[in-house]
Amino acid sequence: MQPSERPAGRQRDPRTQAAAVEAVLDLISEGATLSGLSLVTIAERAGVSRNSLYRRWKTKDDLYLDVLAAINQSPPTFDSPTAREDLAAHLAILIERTLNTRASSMLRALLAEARAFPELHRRYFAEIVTPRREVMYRIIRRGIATGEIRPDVDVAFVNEMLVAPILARMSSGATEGLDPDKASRRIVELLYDGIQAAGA
Amino acid sequence: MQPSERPAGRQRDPRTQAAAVEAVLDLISEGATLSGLSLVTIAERAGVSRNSLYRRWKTKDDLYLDVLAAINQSPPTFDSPTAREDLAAHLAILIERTLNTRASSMLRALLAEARAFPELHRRYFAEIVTPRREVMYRIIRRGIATGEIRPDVDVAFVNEMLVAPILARMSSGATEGLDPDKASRRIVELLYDGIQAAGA
DNA sequence: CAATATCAGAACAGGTCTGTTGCGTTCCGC
DNA sequence: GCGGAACGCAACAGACCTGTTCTGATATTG
Repeated sequence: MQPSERPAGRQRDPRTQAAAVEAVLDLISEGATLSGLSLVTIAERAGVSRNSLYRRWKTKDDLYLDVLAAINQSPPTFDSPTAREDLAAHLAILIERTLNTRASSMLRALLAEARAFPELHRRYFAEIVTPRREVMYRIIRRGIATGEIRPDVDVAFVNEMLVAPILARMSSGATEGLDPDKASRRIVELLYDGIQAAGA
Repeated sequence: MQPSERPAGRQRDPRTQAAAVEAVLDLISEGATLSGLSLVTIAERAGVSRNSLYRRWKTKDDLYLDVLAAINQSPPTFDSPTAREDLAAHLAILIERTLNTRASSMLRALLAEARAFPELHRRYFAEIVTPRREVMYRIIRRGIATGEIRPDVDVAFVNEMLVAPILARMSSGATEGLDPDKASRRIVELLYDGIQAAGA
């Protein structure tokens, strides 16, 4: 008996997993909460028997972990000539993610219920926030090294200032009319140049 | 019979209203959601009979409206010599509000369930966001008029950049170790000066 | 074909929440 | 002191969710 051997019996329908994840994303983006969402509702929306869900996931948390994994994609790396362009490019990607209403709703729901879903919250930071943050840090440090960015700035703080306007929009749900390219360049520009008048 | 006349019968206990509002703030900050919170739980926490709650509020929404009103205070106005100081002072107040864990949790819960509580969401914007935003706009415009701030900046966007780092912290719940004075000055400073190196 | 694991659908007990009703008690104005 | 209203406490039916169990049908391996 090899471990790679297929077990006897009917195979699990591969569409069930995806259907359940889709159903959760739909329902959350329609205003449901993580704790308020019931397996009955998810099963109905997914067009799947409640039994199949219980067979796959012991608890709702387990299902949500798979939902979180589904909306996560590793950040691409660019190699623009300037840190300025690299920062804008990464912010544009973040904005695009924010425009994905379903993913945004899921993250918003997760942040609101962080205390009730500690493991989910932990994974969100470890697998989504931290990797992207590291990429941003690296770009900013490179900009400092090349003399493009002032050497006396706090890298983490600069990142926070760049990312915050997007996260704030995501949190409030006010993402309509946000153009990734335009908005990201606008943010980088203002933070590069500052708002102080030349004479002042 | 005058309209100002007290109705016959026992008066409502004035502590009940406050106790219910406090209970909601406690429970929400402990991880409950607006839709998930039950009147049974609220009544127990408030030390009040469930009956008294029903007598005062027809629905949970009505109760939440009173909770929202309780955490709202009108923004003070300053008259510092420079817009820079005024902006920092107002950001410091915003940060102080953010450090109020219970109010922050309530707003976070509200944003996450905006679709389920449209009236609550509408009032949040009308009574809390908009007034403060107007104050910020006025300060920025004044700074432009006095030649302190570049005249070509977008007032709304500058405000967004100033406020966003605080809102983002509030949304993520990462508010520990945030000093209102220091953090607010830091934000204003970085946005005033920009991050671009002098030679670049 | 036999064994096995999945599937959808239905049922069940046990729990919670809602909204309402009833009871006796306490407070307040007249 | 009397009526009226709010109080706490308890009960109720109706609805929902959970976790488990059963059915009969279907798919897959050996």
